[in-house]
Amino acid sequence: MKEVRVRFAPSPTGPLHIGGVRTALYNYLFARKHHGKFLLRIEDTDQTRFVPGAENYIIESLQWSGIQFDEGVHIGGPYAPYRQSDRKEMYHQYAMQLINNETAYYAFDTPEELEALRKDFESRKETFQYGPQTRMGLRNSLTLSENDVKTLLEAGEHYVIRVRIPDHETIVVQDLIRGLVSVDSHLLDDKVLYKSDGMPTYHLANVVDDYLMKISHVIRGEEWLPSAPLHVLLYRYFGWEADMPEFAHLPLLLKPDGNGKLSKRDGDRLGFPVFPLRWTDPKSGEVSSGYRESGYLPEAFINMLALLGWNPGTEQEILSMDELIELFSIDRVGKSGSKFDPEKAKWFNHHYLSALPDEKIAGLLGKILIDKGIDATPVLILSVCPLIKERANLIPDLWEQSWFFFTPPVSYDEKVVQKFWKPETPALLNRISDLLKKQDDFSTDALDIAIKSFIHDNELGMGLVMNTLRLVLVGGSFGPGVAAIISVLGKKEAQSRIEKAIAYLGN
RNA sequence: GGUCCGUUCGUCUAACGGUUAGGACGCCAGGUUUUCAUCCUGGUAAUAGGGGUUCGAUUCCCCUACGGACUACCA
Repeated sequence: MKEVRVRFAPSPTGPLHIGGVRTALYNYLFARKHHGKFLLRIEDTDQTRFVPGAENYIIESLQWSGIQFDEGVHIGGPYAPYRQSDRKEMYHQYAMQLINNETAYYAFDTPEELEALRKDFESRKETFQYGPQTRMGLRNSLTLSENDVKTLLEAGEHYVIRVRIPDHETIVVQDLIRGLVSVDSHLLDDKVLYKSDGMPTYHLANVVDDYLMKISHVIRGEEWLPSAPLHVLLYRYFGWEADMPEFAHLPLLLKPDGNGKLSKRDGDRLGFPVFPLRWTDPKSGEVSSGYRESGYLPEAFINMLALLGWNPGTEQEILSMDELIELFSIDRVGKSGSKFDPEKAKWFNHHYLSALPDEKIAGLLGKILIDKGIDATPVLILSVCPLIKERANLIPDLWEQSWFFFTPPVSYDEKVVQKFWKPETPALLNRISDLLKKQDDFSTDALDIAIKSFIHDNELGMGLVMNTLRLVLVGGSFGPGVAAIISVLGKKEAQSRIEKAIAYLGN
């Protein structure tokens, strides 16, 4: 196989959604698997759709995800520039090459004229197509005399360059995922290749750039499948068939409920992020949530995404980036769209969170504490981590599960109070406080033994004592084991909380 | 409307002519547990429909239905 070179080529028209991240991921995995190169090319040939910040967003998202590029708009490379607007000058000559070999032509029809034609056709329940059937009745270099064309061009008349689709020809696209896809050329239309603003359209730019950048495989979304025959035709018209990349059209990511492809709105509607990072729309100010800010680990995010449309063929589901690279294969990419499942995303995150070493968890929790303005010693933070990491799905859960280690409860759950707070409770708690006072070994195990033997010796109910203790320590019926809580809190704090509860709840 | 692509438990998917159609998430039940989780065990649940081909179809072919993408001087 020739050197593998693949690209991710987004358009900077807004935030990249998770479908785009998955496309980038599969390209990345493919490149690494085959020891090839992976590059980032920005396809910004539509100046009217430019959104400030979108390009940076794309770069930052992929960086966070752990998807790395070898070449690209942000790091340069031997085929720079990697932003199509910076390559503007070079497309014209390629368009001219097609004009010269008569596989493309100038068209002078105005957008208004074409719009009128479309309306007209529509009123007759037909669809207007600028193509073999209609092109001879329109204003272009096929119908105008050579002189007229020359005059128009010299007069600076607006024009576009359109590809000349053959009349009746079967065009075959070999797709790595779908096999042979063939289409009759008369169904294609004479797509614009070069716009009147001097920019190429996607069709021209992607073919020219893929050729110039020696792209070996085009791995992109299924929405491109219908125009793939046009791209194949362009390679032929340019005489680049021998260097044509192989194509793989990825199935779509579908919304979790109902049908249709996942859209920006679904996230807000169903309460999960569709974007890797939080995005604030520069125009409307509208904010869309991101995986990073919602508390997902990039490893979990990537693992989940990788399995949406691909699987290794084994029953292993937890896969690191290195394992994904090792196992990835285009043959195992499915053909049908995948509905995104937010529940499974959480499950992945829970798994990765629990597997993290305590030091890492401490780092995550430490950041939350700083944000909350809570001052806690590293030792305290670290000792809390093993107790809570298996109880958290998302990073913010770390706080939900541990706040009482850092700040005493200010209220007590009424239901629990009703159930366990009896007239004799203060006396009982005082005896436990005495017990703690005499206790030197404050390890969880020692405390557990001490409390349990106290319960046993006094013939008390396990549930009663433990739940009452829990209530006064954390304010309700939640949290890790009571002995573990006391161990982390320490003698002074535990006793103080007992006193406070007695004072607050009284008799 | 036209073209193209697709269709296995609710969801992600395995099985590339012969399996009691497997796994995971979710859900339900049981166990562990001082609470809530975690964890462990078990259960629930699928080949869209109809025709072929074949000794035998989830698997190959056709039709139907359903879904999706595309159909711009957008990508």
